[in-house]
Amino acid sequence: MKNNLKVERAIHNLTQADLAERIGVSRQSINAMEKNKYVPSTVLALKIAKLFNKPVEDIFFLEETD
Amino acid sequence: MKNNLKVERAIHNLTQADLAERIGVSRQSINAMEKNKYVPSTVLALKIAKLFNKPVEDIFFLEETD
DNA sequence: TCTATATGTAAAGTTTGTTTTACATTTGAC
DNA sequence: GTCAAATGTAAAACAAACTTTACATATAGA
Repeated sequence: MKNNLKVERAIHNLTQADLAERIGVSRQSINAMEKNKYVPSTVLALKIAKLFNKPVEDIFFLEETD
Repeated sequence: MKNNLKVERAIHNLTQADLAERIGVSRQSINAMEKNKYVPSTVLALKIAKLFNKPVEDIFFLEETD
């Protein structure tokens, strides 16, 4: 799975730490997500999508290998 | 987080085992999801949403406590 | 150049997702 | 009422999410 987090953060002018705080996870978790080090839970995806006012599918994308 | 899985399965006439097979998890995982025993990964949410042709937000819902 | 802020990364630890096996209970068709 | 299919559940084991601490690198502004 890939994601758009970096772009969305840029649009909303948020640092990784800002975003982490907003959705209640550690900054390292946001960093790892952006670097595709792991797949977040659906709760996190929903929270992030809500914060950015976009559907989950506009931020997280399935890949062939998923 | 809550979800609509049971309803969506009914609409599409799928058993828990059917759904599990379609998205590549165990039947127990589907059962546990439906009973809100755990929060699935975003990859699973995306696969389920894709299968049912609906946005993730139409199937999985944040709650106050999330 | 010095400093502050943002990002990358790593290791260890805790919690939670997910599988496997196995069995009990429910439900519907016959 | 029987039988098969579907669902509920549980325990053990493993994999992955997520946290904390800590440090290194990059970047931009004074």
